[in-house]
Amino acid sequence: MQETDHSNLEPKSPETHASKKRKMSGRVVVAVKIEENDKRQQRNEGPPSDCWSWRKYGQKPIKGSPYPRGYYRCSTSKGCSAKKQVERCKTDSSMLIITYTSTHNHPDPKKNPQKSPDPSPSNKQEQEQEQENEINTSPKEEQEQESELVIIPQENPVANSEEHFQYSQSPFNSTALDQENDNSKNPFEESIQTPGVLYNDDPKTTALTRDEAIEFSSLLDTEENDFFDELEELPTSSFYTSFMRSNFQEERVIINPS
DNA sequence: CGAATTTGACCCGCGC
DNA sequence: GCGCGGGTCAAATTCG
Repeated sequence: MQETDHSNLEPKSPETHASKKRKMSGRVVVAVKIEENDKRQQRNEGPPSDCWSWRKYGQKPIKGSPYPRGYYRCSTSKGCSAKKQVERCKTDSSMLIITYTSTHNHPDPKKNPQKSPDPSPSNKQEQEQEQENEINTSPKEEQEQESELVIIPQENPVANSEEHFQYSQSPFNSTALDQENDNSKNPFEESIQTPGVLYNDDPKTTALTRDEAIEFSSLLDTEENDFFDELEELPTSSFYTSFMRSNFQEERVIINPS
């Protein structure tokens, strides 16, 4: 009986449902490769612990995907409306697709630890310090990007993308590359979160078009290509670019469709 | 005891 | 107009 009269209640905020219902303007899709050995990711799909704390508020099975999608909300700050959806690529269970929505209205906890960047959640998500490279949240990068694209090749600095990549300090080693090239065989015990692909639909940000992106992806892996097919819309603002970088300074690919 | 997670129900937008 | 799919809320449950 609680939501029986949602239309009546509709409390909370003016943008409770209808407003954002399929209208989410800014969205960023990131693909993160996880190790199959990484049980925490495999079992709970524990999203890569960004610097923020996320509280799960829902989960739903997705049509066409054997894996459910988890809905998380930023719990770092009470009033933060940042959200993210985590699901697994249907074609590649080792690939995690994270979709970020809304924005954080509070500073990066890494810089301003309000609560705890890494509050070791429950035993289920005992994500230790998988990506604690809290270094590169360089402010300079955040402010000077606007039309820059960050591409973190999964297999290796491919080519055309030049050095714009923020290899910050991504542990890009042969191991990681190897997996990307041959993820079918998969790796071993390394819990390296290999890069993923980030789509960024910022008309301003010029770089690769989605077409190219796909092409790019096919270079990486055929399967990924398939999964790319699903990620087509990524309306995003340049802010996200910086946002993403702050969060995933590790490795991911930002591609922008035309 | 408190906080976080889990699970089911409900609502809305979109497609047919 | 109806049905499907996706997204969010809220109560219950579990864990620390």
